[in-house]
Amino acid sequence: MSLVVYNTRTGSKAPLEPIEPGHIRMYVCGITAYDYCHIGHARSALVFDMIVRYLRYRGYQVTFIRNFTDIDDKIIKRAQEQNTTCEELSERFIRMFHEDMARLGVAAPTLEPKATEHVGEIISLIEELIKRDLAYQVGNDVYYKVEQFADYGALSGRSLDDMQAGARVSVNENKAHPMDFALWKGSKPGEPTWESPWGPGRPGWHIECSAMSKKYLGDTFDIHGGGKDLVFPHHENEIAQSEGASGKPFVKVWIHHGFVTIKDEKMSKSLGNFLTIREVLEKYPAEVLRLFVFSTHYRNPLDYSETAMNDAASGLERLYGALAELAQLPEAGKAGAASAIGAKDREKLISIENRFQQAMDNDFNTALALGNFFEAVKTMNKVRQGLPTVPAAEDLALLRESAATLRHLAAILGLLTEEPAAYMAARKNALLQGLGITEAEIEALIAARNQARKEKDFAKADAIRDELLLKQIEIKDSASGTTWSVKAA
RNA sequence: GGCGGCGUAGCCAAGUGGUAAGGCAGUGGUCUGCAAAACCAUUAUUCAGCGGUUCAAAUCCGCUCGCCGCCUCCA
Repeated sequence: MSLVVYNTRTGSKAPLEPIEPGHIRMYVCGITAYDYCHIGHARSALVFDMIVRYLRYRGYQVTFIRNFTDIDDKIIKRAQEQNTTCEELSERFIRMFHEDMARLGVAAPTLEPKATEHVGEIISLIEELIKRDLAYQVGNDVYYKVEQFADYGALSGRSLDDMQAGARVSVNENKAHPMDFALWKGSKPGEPTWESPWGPGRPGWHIECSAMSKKYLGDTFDIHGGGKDLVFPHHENEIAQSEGASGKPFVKVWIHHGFVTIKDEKMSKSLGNFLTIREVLEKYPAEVLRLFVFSTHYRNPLDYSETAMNDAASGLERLYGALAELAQLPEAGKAGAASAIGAKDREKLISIENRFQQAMDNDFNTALALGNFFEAVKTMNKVRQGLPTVPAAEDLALLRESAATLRHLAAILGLLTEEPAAYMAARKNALLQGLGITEAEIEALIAARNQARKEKDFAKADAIRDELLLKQIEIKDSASGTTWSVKAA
């Protein structure tokens, strides 16, 4: 059974075959560091984090490069607005990005190169393109000669003619062809500047990724990823640059994820409908965001809403809740006792890992994998409930193994990484904030209610329960005592 | 205008030729003093609409409608 991945370039799925057996080399376009990251960036980070973890779980060595764009028009503009330098601004937001990633539990890439630290490589690459007649200098700028590259448009499935038909292509008189794009931009006064054969200037946007991927992964590597909006022009231009300069294929598989939308519209700064990662994490634990992100296939749009996040929170609690219950099972069972687990349930528990792999092998189908998790938990709950007072040792062992397997696999999605009891407690405390009642007050009311119950004063007991419910506190009586939880919003 | 994607229950969502996963919500039951949680059962004769291919279609083809994205910075 092999891992099958959808490739934007071919528009179809194919088995992943690394260039070097057992080793995947992957490059993902990171952020332009000029502002706080929004949940679209979070989706990108989370999706590729999941992909890297799954590839490693499948036994591949993974070299994962994710760059920072730290010089660009937006950075220059924002730095001027804030009366600071581009360097200070980009470094500040790279720091913020790292904070966000840490809170999301996103593992660090192998390397996180910055454009400004690779200007030498960029200049060499541009020189090579000029030598090959794929680029030309105009004043202090250098442009890529799009018509000279036969495959231009192959990734995004468009022809130069189609694109020229669009009215939105602005005409720059300096360019030989309207679609030619800048490799090097001569700098204006006050802008960050590097010396080059074409005079003082700075790199164009696309060239940095060609230069850095070449340096760290070689002329040809396995996977290149990013958001769908990067297909054109960014990745199209990268192909033109890299293949133009090396004469070799650039990337084997292109992976692009869908957008995060709000009310079915793409989040964007111009619409003002974006949410930052830190805003969302103020309201929800990181794992809730992860569950939300992975509940849809990575290539589909993902519509953010409070309802969706609350659903995800409920779902996550269901998973943690089941694990917390399992953890309370007695240590030792009766050795050699007959099993109380039916054949079908047993099969479900034993096949957890298998089904997970099957789902994930099909183009990282996390939505299906999560569905399997819920089914597994359903079975575990059912089996647990059906256990006799003194369960068979064998059954306890199977349940514990299943729970351990579930957590092991969920960790690939960055889920169920906390101690179940601790998660439930922390979530409870977080929800308790701002409800106007303390844990001690709740405990006192429960004690009073239990006293009333003992005295068969059910009217009073119910009154107390209603009072608690009014404050969003739900109580749960069981043989071992009364527990409580905060009702989800 | 060019290119691409999507439309599955109240909501979210998987399913790419073999007879509709899963989550959230709902209903009935077990349990409970009553509840809650959990479990059991149940909830789409049907996959935007129409037509076609096929023994067989949500899945393939054509057309129609609706929504979205890219073509300009963008995850």
